[in-house]
Amino acid sequence: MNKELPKAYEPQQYEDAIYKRWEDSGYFTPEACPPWVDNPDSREPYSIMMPPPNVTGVLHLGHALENTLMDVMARYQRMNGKKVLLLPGTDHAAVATQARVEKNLVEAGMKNPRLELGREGLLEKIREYAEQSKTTILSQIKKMGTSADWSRLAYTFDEERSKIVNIVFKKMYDDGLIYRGYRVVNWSVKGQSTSSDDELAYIERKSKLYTFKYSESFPIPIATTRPETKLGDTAVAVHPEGRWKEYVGQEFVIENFGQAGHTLRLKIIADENVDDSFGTGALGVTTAHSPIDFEMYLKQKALGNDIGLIQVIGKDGLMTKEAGTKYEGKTVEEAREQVVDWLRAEGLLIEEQEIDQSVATSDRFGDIIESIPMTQWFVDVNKEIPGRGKSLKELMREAVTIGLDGNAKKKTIVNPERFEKSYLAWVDNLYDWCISRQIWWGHRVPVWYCQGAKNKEQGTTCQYVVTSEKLKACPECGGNIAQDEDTLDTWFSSGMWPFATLGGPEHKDFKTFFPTSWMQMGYEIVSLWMARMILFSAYLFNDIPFKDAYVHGILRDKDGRKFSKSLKNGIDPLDVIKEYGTDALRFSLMVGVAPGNDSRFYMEKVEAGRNLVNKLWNMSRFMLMTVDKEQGTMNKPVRRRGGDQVRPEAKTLADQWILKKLDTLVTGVTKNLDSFDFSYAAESLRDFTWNDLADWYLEIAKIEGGKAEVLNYILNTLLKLWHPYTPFVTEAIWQEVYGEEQLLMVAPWPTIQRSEDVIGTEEQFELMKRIVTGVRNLRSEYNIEPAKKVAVTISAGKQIELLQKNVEILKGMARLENCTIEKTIAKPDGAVGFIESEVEVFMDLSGSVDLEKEKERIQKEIALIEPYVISLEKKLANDEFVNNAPAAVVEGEKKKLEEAREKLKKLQEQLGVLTK
RNA sequence: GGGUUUAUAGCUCAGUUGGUUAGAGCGCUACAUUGACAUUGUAGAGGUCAGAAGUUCGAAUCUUCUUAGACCCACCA
Repeated sequence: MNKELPKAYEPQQYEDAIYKRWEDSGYFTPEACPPWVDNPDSREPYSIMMPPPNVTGVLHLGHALENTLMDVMARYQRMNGKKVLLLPGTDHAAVATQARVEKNLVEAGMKNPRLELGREGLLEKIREYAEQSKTTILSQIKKMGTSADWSRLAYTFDEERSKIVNIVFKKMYDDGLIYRGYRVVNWSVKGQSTSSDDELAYIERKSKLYTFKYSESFPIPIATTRPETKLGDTAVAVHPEGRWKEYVGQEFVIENFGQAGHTLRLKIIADENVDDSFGTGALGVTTAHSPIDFEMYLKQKALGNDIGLIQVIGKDGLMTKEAGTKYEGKTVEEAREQVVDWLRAEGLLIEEQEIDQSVATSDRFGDIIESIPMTQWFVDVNKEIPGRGKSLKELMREAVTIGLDGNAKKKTIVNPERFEKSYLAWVDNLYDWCISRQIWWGHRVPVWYCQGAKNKEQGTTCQYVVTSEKLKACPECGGNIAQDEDTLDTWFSSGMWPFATLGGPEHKDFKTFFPTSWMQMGYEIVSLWMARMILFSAYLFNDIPFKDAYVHGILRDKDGRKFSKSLKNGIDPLDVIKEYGTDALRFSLMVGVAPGNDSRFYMEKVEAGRNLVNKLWNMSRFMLMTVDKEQGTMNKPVRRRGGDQVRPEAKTLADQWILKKLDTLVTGVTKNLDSFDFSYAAESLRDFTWNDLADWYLEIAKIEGGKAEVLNYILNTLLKLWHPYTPFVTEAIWQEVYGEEQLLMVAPWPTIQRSEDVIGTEEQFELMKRIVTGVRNLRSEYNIEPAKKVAVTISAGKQIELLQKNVEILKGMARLENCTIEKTIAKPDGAVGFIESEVEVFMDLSGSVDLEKEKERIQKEIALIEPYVISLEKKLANDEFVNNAPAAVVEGEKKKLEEAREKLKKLQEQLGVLTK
């Protein structure tokens, strides 16, 4: 090394330049192949599609977590020589983005942006906002160190993706899976749009439940929380075998209900779903304003009984003309009050009761959802797909259970497994999916309505045309046409993300990378998103969108609360990066998290990450300096295949031990990453780095010397193992070692080259450690200054050879000026001691030993070990244990007992000498 | 109402298919500090693994129940 590295790692000085080097190197693209790969043409593809962040603003910590997960995986696979594609992109996020921009405009003083700007004007504003947001988001993703292929950047709303959306719509329409229908849908008055069942947020609120009769003579009491909708009731449903069954089939005429000025005709219908034992055992059927009641309407209609629909609430959220002249134009709250007043005045109100009610609200616009009947576009999830013999629902189920068509290779594995259950529960409860929205930001429904006068005259039937192409005139009659005003649900397009990003089935990327390898997502969108991706892939290609789904928990703040705008507890990842560096942030996001569980984010964790990164930096600095000093020049480590090293020969016990530990680490981390145990891998890396390497081996290296080769090898391997987690610092160090011509990013992942089994290495080294720790412990207990050197006598027994051989370690690590090792030696006068296995260690206190204190200490130890010995004896005396437990376990217990007994015996001897 | 999930050291969390005298990080206590690192080192204190019962030779780990929390789903009017 020619230049001295700074004492502390300063991320800000390296990160941007390193990212640029990576990007410039071309290795973010799957086509670039590292030189050490033997067969570049047959590399296994590995693809991850980045869940596209919404272009609604800036990234938050949740995105940082996802980026880290994906990047750890991508980097790991890339170092394994795979053809890795991590494809980045963003989502136009239809409703979310439009709602955000409209809100901004209103805050800036506009009253009604849609009205004031018009469709094109508002779209222009949203487009501007989206573009800006996109730029910010992409630069943030880069700051996170994400090794994404920017040449393939995608956007759910770009031309290529939009084209695919239209093609898929058309195909599903042709297959009869998309239909236009008049249904009761979820309507947000504030957003002036429908929303799917999955875009609702339920809130708990106090509400009143009114029990009433429609009229004096009406026999059945009815309960409702929405009296104003009763103006639109067309039937009363009872259980076919219930207490009201005698009335089934009758029709009651209620004159002037609620003084509405019109007549209600209520048919009494029978429905199995009415619970006779609940409430009044009857249900006022509001066919137009309740999805369930609407179902009854359809059911009755199919039976030839048209009970009719009366829409009393309009799209503007106000009562309609049909509600009656008294109510027309009133808000639902006003109408409710008036109906209740009237019921009360007429003596028809039987009971008022306060109840807790959960009401649906629009998760984007926040207002309470009204159920209103209208004509919309739907995906039929229950209909049999032509030629397939199954419905979309069945495909969604197969894809995660038996695999599509029972083919286990076409099965998406959900990790952790438990999320499979919630996914399936959701699939089973799925209703037809309303995909049309009345907002403007999004893919326009690719349907054109014929408006030509010509066709009317001719009596033709060309009402509308569904096509994936843009139309200018009606292809049937040549008449004028107009495209459907509505746009598509955002999930309709993001559901196609795994293949739309790859250009669709004809594209060569699709052929290489589909199905994708791995997809990660938060559990809150498993049903929303994963299900839709599976739906489309299964339907279009009879394949799964990804082989493994990794579901992670959500990130919470220090107090376990969700991050939210209203709580103002948000943390900008860029601020964290600025202060602590990207590596520290990444590490803090990965560690201490069980798969699928929520985790908390707090600065102490990032600090710990920063400290670790700094430790890594300084250890490397030390290793490089040592290598330099020992070899006299800047060392270019022995390289094979561009940086893969040969395992050096172990010269000492410590060498054997650390190399063995390193082998174990390589195996462990590899296994953990293969099974998505990100936290485990990171923690074992930290343990090795800090506890084994820094605290022991490097200290011993200072004592033993001659470590150039071993240190080279360890550093090389360790940097590779750390790289997926802390890419910047490891690359920075790598650069110091190997110069700029090589990138750690594409160095080969370490493998175990030789597992040299020196029996007992670990036990022997552990004994050394325990002796050292024991001495340090005694020093601390007897308040001997750390700097002061002490003399130690060891009665080593069988271990005499081991200890004699490694006496320098003992002397160095425990700061001994003298260390006498004998096979057996009695405790010298004026010494204190401890026992490790059969080894007794005595420390000379030069007469200043406090006999009482030493006695106390030994007694305390005996008190600790005695019950232990007894419990082991009991265990081993138990035949059932000996017979049933695995032999290895029994052996282990026997050994423990032997050692404990030995120790106890020696403690008692020592105590005996003291009390004499 | 149904389902999922959590409860382990002061705090945040691990504990990989039942076999440890129960672990980590942070915090805490004491001591240390000129050569890799105070973004540090050494040593230490701290837990009847929410509670109860059961299965087992053996339970933090499996079963049942109880308590407290979180989340998801649900048409009980």
